[in-house]
Amino acid sequence: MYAYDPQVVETKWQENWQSAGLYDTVDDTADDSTDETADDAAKQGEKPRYYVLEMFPYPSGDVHMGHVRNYTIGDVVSRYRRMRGFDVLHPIGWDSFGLPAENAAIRQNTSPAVWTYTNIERQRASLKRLGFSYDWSRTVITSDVDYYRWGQWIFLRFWQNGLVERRSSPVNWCPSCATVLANEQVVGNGACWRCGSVVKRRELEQWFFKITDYAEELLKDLAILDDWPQRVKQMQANWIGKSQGAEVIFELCDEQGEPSKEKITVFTTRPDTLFGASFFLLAPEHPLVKGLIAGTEYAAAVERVATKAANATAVERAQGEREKNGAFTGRYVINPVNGEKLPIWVSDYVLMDYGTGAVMAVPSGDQRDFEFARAYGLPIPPVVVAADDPLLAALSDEPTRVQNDVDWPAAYDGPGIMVQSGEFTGMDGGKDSAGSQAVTNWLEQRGLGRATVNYRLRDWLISRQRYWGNPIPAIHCETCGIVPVPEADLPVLLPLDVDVTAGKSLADYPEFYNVTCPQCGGAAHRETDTMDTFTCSSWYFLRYTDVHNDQAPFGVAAARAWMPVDQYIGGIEHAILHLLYARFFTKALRDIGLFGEKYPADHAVQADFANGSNVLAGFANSLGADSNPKVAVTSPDTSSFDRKADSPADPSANPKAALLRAGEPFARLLTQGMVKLGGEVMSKSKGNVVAPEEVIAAYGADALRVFILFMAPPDKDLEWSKEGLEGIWRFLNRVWRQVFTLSGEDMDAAKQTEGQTEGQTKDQTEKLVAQEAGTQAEAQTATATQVHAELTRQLHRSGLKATEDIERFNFNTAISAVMELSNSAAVYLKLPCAQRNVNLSKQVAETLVLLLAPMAPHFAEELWQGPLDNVHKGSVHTQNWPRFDVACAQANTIEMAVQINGKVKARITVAADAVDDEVRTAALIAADSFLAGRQPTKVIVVPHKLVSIVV
RNA sequence: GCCCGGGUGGCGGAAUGGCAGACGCGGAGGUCUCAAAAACCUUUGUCGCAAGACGUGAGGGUUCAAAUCCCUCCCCGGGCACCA
Repeated sequence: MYAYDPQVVETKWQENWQSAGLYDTVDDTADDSTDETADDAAKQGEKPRYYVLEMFPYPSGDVHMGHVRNYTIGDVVSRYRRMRGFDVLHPIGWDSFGLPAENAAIRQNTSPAVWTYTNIERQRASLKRLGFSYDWSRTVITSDVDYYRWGQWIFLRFWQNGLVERRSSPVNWCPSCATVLANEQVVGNGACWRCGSVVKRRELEQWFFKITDYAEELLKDLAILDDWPQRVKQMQANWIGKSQGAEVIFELCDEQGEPSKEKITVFTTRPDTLFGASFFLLAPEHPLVKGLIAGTEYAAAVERVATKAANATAVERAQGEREKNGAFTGRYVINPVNGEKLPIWVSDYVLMDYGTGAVMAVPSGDQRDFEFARAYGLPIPPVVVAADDPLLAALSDEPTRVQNDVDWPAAYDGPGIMVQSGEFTGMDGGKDSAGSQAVTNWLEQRGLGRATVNYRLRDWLISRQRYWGNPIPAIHCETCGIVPVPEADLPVLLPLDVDVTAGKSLADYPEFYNVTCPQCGGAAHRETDTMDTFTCSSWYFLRYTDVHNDQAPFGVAAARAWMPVDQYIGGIEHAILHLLYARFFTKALRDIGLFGEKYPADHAVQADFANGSNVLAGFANSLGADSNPKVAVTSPDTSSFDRKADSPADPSANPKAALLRAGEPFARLLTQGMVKLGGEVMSKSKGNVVAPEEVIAAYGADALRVFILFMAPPDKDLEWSKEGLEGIWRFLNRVWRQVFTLSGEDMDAAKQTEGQTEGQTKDQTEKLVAQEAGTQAEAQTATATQVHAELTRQLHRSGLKATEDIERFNFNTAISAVMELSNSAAVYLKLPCAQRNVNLSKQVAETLVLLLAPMAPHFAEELWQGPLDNVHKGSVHTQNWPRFDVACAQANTIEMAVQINGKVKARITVAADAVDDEVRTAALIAADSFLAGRQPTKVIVVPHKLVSIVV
């Protein structure tokens, strides 16, 4: 036997696997365009496919423990699936555009490209050193032209299909990153997700992806993601924030109540409270405000409120007392249900970017309106009263409307009875109540409103005022407005020599900036904004299926063969950001037709894609004809592009195909927990980082991998423990020695063990043979037989448990099952050599190695091809996963607990196949002394577990 | 405020309603050794000399049986939040 030296073993097999191309994906997708299930594939004698993917890294420096954890989990799944007979796609790449590269380049006086690609090479080496089974021929690097050109292509297709808008709106601006941010990238109380600076609101013209068109589908399809964590689905649902309610149209009027034909629509979730409206509110930024107050005595006060709101940061608006500032505009609207005249106020608690920026205020039913009414002395008429509220009886006798003289401490927004509500009085009120429905119907019949739905989800702001990103393929022409870059002119190359250290930007590079308009041929300039890096990561999983395609982002056959990803693994921090964007992209790409005819047919996409860039040219013309191209760059007709269509749910179809048809990219999602030290997330700034390289140098990659899998379930946070790592190191070394001994490769050691432990064996197994009579020699033989039987059972028990646990991603308990087998083997190895069974020894050794192969790949390979002498069978990683037998895992006799009134009082040993009656009899005999003559009223036998006696 | 998770020995963590604490770490004692390391063996929830009693955040409930299901709370973590 030679000692376990991970450095030698690991480098040796890494080189071997690489040169053998062990992990290259079997590429048989070219002529395959049908949906298939594992069963179909099996029938055709082909292997079923399995696509396992981990969120690709940002090349921000060295590989850290979070990466190690993420990629180890993926690697176990990948290797296990291969051994289960799947063709596995397991790729890796880099999400390599983005701001950190620019900041680092400035700091280190280099270029973002150099910094990025240097880091990629470093990380690539680290990932290889960890022995991950990636198909390195399928690497995707998002800053490579071969990749980002297709990002531009997709951008144009989105544009063509009405999913791109350029418009002016209030946006989030990070002063430190000097760029705008998407809503999803503002975290906590208005902080930039990257640098943590306080984000400012600014009115800017920017590029958006119309993710809101998919709000309903993104929400609804969460229901079919059975294998996503509830938490992630909940977070997405919260973020999308659907509210059911009604739009109500209010008409402006003068002081005498004369209508003026001008209308303002509000959104409400409580149409049942319409009779309780006592004033009307506009957001300070509302476009109507200026007109309403122009030249009036109210203008100054209103403008003060507006200025104060505009200057407040998101943090200020979210924190503090939430004091509500407001001012009367001097104007009124008419309440459509009762003709009442309501004063229009402006207040900062009304948000311009939710609903319509206008609100009907019902102070008795809404706490915010209530506080505002109190502060400004406005009426608070009751409208929905709780059934047990004494006010209800009082109001029913009241002939005229009650106002402020009802002194409530707070608004009431629960279910109740409608009062003072004309023909609706007495109906059930509350959210989604009959009263709500009735009022909505009433409004609809008269054209005064309609049932509608509102979402909190905002359109995705994708433009960034930064250099290191995918250039937005658009051209600004003074005559034609904003024109798409013709498809034939793609890619728009990002110049690599922009000197960010000198503060230069794309606008400073004439060869990039100055172009001729593709439409009129006149002088024009390129858009200098680049796309949010999240656009790059929104479809990379599709590119992996067909990395080398130079005709399209990916082929239909490849996508349909592999997608959706069977198992996606990554951090919870992307629960909303990346995971929502990727779902949106996949749905949009489906509707655009990139998954083939069958898919868009379900979703009624009518766009003509036969002529590629011609369509785009025509589209560009239509843009040029627009009188105000800077605002309306959106396709005029999106009605044919029906994204609200139901996801077709054919229950007979295989789930994978159904998910792809629904435009869902990830069938199963695992969000792994964080790696912590001292209860804190490892981070350079906290100085509590354990570098993977150092651990590998001391213990090897396999020990690190097994440790990380063993210390916690994958979805929970993991506390780093030097002692725990050493425990795993001991475990691997023990298995190493055991395999050598078991395989007969180490006769010296075997003899040594024999000589050394003969005495101990006797002690150790005395318990097992307590009931056996006879001479010492006989006892030892009997013990040996029992040890063999126990080891055999443990082998099957461990095998079954490990298999089940890997399937369920309980890697920690899978490893403990292997430890139990090793513990049993240790007992067995105490038997003198002559009392061991060669076949059993070999079987146990091979099982230990095969079960550990996905987790400790190099370790397993060395033992497989070394002491186990299985070179002729090829790599351990191409072996079939061993089969185990439930019957073999079971002992002939089992011990059962006997409970009396719920307490365990005795134990019985019965045959494993004993029928209930036999067990019952045995239990009653064993319990006799505890029963003390009492008669059992009930005896419950739980087979193989216990007997419960009730007296 | 609303919505999700979670709370089990000294620690990480196990337990389709069926013997709580698998497995590992740590601790204690031992074997081997001149000694140490490594390895191996025994032991290790709490209280108790013991018999035994108690024990999964707290309190109730359902059940022959509850860490697990139900109700009322407490604490920790996370998401959303002046969203009409």
